[in-house]
Formats: sequence, C-alpha cells, structure tokens
Amino acid sequence: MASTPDPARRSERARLAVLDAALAVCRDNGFAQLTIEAIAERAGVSKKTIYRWWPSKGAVLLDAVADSATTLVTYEDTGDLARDMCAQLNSVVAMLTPQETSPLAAVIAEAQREPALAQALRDQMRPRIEGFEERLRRAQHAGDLPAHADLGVALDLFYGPIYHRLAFHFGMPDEEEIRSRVDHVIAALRAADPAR
Amino acid sequence: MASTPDPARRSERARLAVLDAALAVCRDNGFAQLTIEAIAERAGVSKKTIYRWWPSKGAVLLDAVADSATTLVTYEDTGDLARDMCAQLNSVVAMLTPQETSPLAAVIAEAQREPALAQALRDQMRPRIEGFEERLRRAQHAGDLPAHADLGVALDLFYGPIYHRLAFHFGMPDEEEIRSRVDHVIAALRAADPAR
Amino acid sequence: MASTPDPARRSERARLAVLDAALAVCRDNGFAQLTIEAIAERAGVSKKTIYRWWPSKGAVLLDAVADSATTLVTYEDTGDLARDMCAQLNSVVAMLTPQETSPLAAVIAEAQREPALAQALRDQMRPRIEGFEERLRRAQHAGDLPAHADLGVALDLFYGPIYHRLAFHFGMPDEEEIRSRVDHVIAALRAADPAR
Amino acid sequence: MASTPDPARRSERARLAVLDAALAVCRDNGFAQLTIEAIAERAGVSKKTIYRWWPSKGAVLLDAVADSATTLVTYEDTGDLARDMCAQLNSVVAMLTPQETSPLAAVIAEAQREPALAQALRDQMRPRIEGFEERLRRAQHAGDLPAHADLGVALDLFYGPIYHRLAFHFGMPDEEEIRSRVDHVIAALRAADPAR
DNA sequence: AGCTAAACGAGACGGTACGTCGCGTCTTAAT
DNA sequence: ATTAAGACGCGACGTACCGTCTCGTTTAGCT
Repeated sequence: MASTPDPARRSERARLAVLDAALAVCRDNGFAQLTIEAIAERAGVSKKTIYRWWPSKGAVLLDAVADSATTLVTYEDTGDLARDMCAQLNSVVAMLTPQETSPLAAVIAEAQREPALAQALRDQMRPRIEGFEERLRRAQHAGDLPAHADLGVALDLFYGPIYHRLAFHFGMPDEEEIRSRVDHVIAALRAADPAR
Repeated sequence: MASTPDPARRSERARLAVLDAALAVCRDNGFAQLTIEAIAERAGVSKKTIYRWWPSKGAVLLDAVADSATTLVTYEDTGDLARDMCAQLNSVVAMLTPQETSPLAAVIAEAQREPALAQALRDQMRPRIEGFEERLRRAQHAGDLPAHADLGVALDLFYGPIYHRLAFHFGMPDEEEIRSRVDHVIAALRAADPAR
Repeated sequence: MASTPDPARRSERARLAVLDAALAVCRDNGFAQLTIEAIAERAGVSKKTIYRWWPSKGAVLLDAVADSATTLVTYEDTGDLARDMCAQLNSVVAMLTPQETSPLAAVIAEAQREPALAQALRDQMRPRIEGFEERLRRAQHAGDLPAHADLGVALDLFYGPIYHRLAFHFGMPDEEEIRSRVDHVIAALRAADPAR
Repeated sequence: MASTPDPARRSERARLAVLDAALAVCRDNGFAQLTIEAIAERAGVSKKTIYRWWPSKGAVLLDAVADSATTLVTYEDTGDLARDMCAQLNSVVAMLTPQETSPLAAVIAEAQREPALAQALRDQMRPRIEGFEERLRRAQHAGDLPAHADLGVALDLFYGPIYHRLAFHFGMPDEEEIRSRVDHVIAALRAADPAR
C-alpha cells in the first residue's frame, strides 16, 4: 500500500512556493482567479505536485493561511478583557480586509462548497477556540465575568458580528464598531442570569 | 438597439421552471452540482433562456430564494420582543438547514465569489433589515428597549451567531441556543450605557 | 438516447479547419508534435469540438488524409498495366514522402497503437483495393495477365515493397525502383503455375 | 565529465529484468500500456536505471527483441531456396503474431515516432539483410537464381507482403500464403531480364 | 384569424480549468 | 558509483461548465 506519498521526500522548496503563490494570487488577482493552474504557474511548480500533497485548492489556501496566522492562536492577557478581545477581533478583521482578496475569506467561502475543507477549517480553528475559552476562564477567575457565563454564547456573540458582515458584504466593522460590540457582549455576559 | 429582451414576451412557464429547478437541484444534488447546465436540463429550458433573464447562476438562486421566503420580510409583533426575535431567527435557521443543500446558504456562498451578486443580495436584504429596525423601534416605544439602543449593534448581535456558525460549519443553533443568545443580546441592549 | 451529437448541427467551418490544421501541423511540426491541443489551437477550435466529432487524433488524421487523397481510389487504365501500376505506386510514395511528416505515414503509425483506427483505416482502404482488383481483372480480360493470376498475391507484391521500406525507414523507392519491382511482379504473375 | 556511465559497473540483474519486463508488459498489456513506468515497476527497477542505460523505451524494446531473436540472423541453407525462405518468413510472421502484443511490431511502430530508434532498428537489421543476401548469392552460385538477380528487389518482394499486411492490419499471411508469395518471387527473379 | 417578430428548446461552439498520466530529470538512502 | 524509490517540472490528455451563438419551432401581440 502506497496511496499517500512519503512525506520525508517532500520538497520544502515546492511546499513553500505553493503556499506563497496561493496567498499572492489571492491578494493580487482575487478569489475568482485563484485556480490550481495559476498557483502552480506562479509557484513554478507542476500541478501534479500540488495534487500530490493537497486534496484541493481550498486545502492549499487553508495551509497558507494557517502558516501566516499562527499568532492568532494565543490570546493576550493584559488584564483588560475588553481590550484583549478588541485586539483579537481587530486582528481577525485585518485578515479579512479587503474581503475580495482576503485569503482567509477565500478559505471560508471555499469551505461552503467543500465539506471536507469545512472539516479541516474547523479542526484548524479548535486551538484558537481553546485559547479564547482559556482567556475567558481567566476573566472569570479574575472576576471580570461571572462564573456562570456561557462560553458558547460568548464565542458566538464576540465573533458573530464579523461573520454576519462577511456573509452579506456589509463591510468589516471598524475599531469603534468592534469596541461597542465587545462592550455590549461583556455587558450581556455579566447581566445574564442562569437561573432564568 | 435591443440588448435587453422584452419582458412582456417573457414565458412565465420558463421562469417558474428555472426557479423551481434551481431549488430542486440545490436540495437534491448540493451546491457543488448546482450548475447552469444542470438547472437548464432539470427545468427543460435552454441555457440561452436562463442567460437571457439572469446574469449568473447566483442571480437565479437569489430570485428563487426570494420567491420562497417572502414571509421573512415582515416581523411579527406579539408584544414579546424576545419571542418575536426567536421566531424570526429560527425561521432563518430553518432556511439554512441542512447547510449543505440550503439554497440560501448557496446564495451566500456564491456571493463570496461574485461581488455583483453580493450587491444584489444586500439590496434584497434591505427591506428585511428595515422590518427588523422597525420592530426594534416599536420595542423602544414600548419600553422593552432603551431609546438609545444601537440598532446596528442589535443587528450584528442578533444575527451574528447564525452566520458565525454558518461560516465554520459549526452546525446551526437549535431553538434553545437561539433563545439564550437572544436573551443575552436583549440584556446587552438594555444594559448598554451610551454615555460611556 | 443522445450519445452521438446531431450531425445536422455540425459546423462545416470547424470541420474543415480541423482537417486542415491536422495536415498542417503534421507537415510543419512532424508526427511527434501532432497533438489534439496543437490541432485545436491551429484550427482556432476548442478541444471539445474535436472530441465531439472524432474519437481520437488518429481518426482526425485519417479523415484529413482521406479528404486529400480521393484521387487514389480510381485506377487509371491506359492499357499499359505496368505503367498504370507505376503511376499508382508513385502516387502512394509521394503521399508517404517525406516519411517523417507524411500524414498518411502518421495514420499508419497511429493505427499500430489504436486497433479502432486500424479498423477504420482498413475500411477506408477497401474501395481502393476494389479499384485495384478491378484494374487487374481488366488486365486479365485484355490478356495482360493470366486468368488464374492470384489478386491477393498481386496486392501484396505490388504494395509490399513500399510498406517494407516504410516499416524500417529504408527510404521510399524512387521511380526506377518502383518500375523494376512492378516489372518483376507482373513477370511473376505471368509465370505462376496454379497447377503446382 | 561523466555523462556516460561506466559499463563495468552495470548490474546484469537489472539489465535482464528490464528486458524481460519490457517483453512481458508488451505481451500482457499490449503496446498502449507499454510505458517506461510500467516496465520499471514490473522489473522492480527504478526509472533512473532504465534512463541510464537506454535512450528511450523503444531502445529497450529493441534490445529485448534482439536478445530474443538471435536465431533470425542466420539463414538456413537446406539447398531448397523456397523452403528456406518460407522458414525464415514464417519465423518473422510468428514474431509478429499476434500483432497487437508483438514486441517486434511494437518496435517497428515506435520507430515511426522516433527517428533515432528507426536508425537503431535499421542498424540491427543489417546483419540479417547480409545473411539474406548471402543466402541468395549461394542460390545464384547453385543456379537456383540467375546471376543477374537484383537482391534489392528480392528483399523488397520477399519481405514486402508481411509489412504490407502489418501496416494495414490485414492479418499475417499463413504458411500457404507465404509459400505462394515466395514461389511468385522466385519465379519473378528467374524470369527477369536485366537487358530489358 | 393571420402575420410577424420575439422568445423558446436544443445544443454546437471557443474557451478555461479541471484532475490524471507519462515523460525524462533529480535527489536521497542503502547497498 | 550504481541501485530502488519516488518527487519533481513539464506538457498533453480527455472532461466539465462557462457564456455565446446559431438553428428551427412555438407562441404571443398586433393587424
């Protein structure tokens, strides 16, 4: 059995060239022009090499985005929850701006077509969500949030505005808008009564 | 010059067949199989006819979705804001379930590729948003929400969770989850202090 | 059932452009460069159009050769069998010269790889062989050949030298060589004793 | 400079495995499946090894065929020219049967695409042709053929029928057909008058 | 009611990208 | 240094849809 190639023989040069090219094509030519052939040509790599190591162009892009966004996994803790959340959300917004040429936006869009990519994207999100929850738990211990605050609700409400805007191309929220939404969400989490 | 066809001569039969076929293909075969050719074949219509009346397959789908979701424009007013919002959001969730074959989800996904479709989608959303804002203003007059509540924040926070889930295929929220998020948002809107 | 396209809708322009391009590419670039893509590009035609109407590149070439060699079907009858056979064989030799860029040689070579093409080639040869046999029968009636002369042997011996040379790239026979072989064959047919 | 490898270091095991595999793949899977990769896999040899020692897959096949047909170089001399020629031709026919999987037929077909292989094939044929001519010269000395018989004509006419059949897939001649053609050719060579 | 111009079905067309195959070159590790 | 293994850049393969374009054939609106 030899269905999957031997990773030991993999060319690091080709791998990096492909990931770079994927980001470059997306940034320069937009999502629509982002084809396997364009990536291959820009990377100076054969299509075969791409297909050997990635199942789809979405997977290439996901890898590329993941490589270029490792910082997002860790959540700062300045002691000011609102400030930390704003920093994090503004980083995400920056990655999604401009929406038409954002590799991350492209991955998300592609995931709507490819269930397999959606799965991979979700897997890749998991550590970030854990970082998020950890930060929130620290806030709970610090007394910034009540102990009973629902972290699932928090995740949806903190991140929801960004993806609501993304879905309908309403334009990404600016820093002020982020701030007001963060404040609302923190207020909600503090006000919520689990005994309702 | 006769670049645009005469709408008076338009075949209603063909129009309905196309819209039905678009929904049917999306539901039966999923987003990936949703091509103009598949719609044309299923509708028993020539591709030319589709291209004569719609600029793209996304536009067909948007029309089809709009036709099948006219009820969403108007917001109920039972006097209970939380209940009304839950009803509305549950309707949206129902339209997006299952995500893989939801025509609305497909339109949103397609809009990520086609800026023109994104524009059309936004235009088509406007009356719904106005309905939403109207309902919220009634809530303000009824004293359910403070007069200074930010309707933009409200829109993002009420709808955000759905599209956050959609983007990453986290699974649509169930009724209970909707309820808890709606409650949080209403609490946030009540708690927020504009003088901050 | 609609596996084969409707010939009534076929574009004559495209058909001729393809056949011309096939011959041109073969003549200009040689057999090795003769690809479907090269033909399509030269013809200003999409690959799909070629695949719609021909099963393989060999079939295209066979059609092109057949169109350009209709004259070979009919055998002259000047009353001089040797002269007529030489004329015919020299025509064939001309079609096979130079061997490296001869479309007919290419068809024959391709037929070695594609049994289906070999069949088509044989079918397309049949009327020529009938013309050959008819000419020989006239020679028999004219007393130029004995009545018992074996036409199968005649076919093999008249044409054999050309294809022997072709197979091993010995160089096509010139007119003098053709003449001597024709004379030998006629002598053989006259000398043969069926009662052996 | 070390462009050519050192033959002394050549692995005889690999060499034989490659030649065997070439014949085996040709016989088992036919000409179309006969690729360098298939040979390498079947031989348990790396592609690099093949490319180190042979310029092309045709060359491999030619070597393989030559190794397996050394007997054809020498012409028997039983004193009966017709019988000896029939024996020789029947041997060739046997090598070309069945045509679709005959390695020799494959070499000839391949030589139509690769001029370099055609040259090598011709070179490899030379000793056989010399054997042929020698046999014919003995026939001349024995009085079986006239002294002025044209050996070039003889070569074309004796071998021509086989390659005529091969080119058009008419089916190889059986022993009886070989016999009748040989008899005709001998008759022609005896009848020909060089003073014509 | 008949005429005529459009919209219609069908589907061929020139393209672009797809995902695959085999080529001939190359790199690596193990004899 | 040659070998087995196999990744690599390359280019052609045959396919799928795209959006455009004829074709006859309805069919709707005007005479």
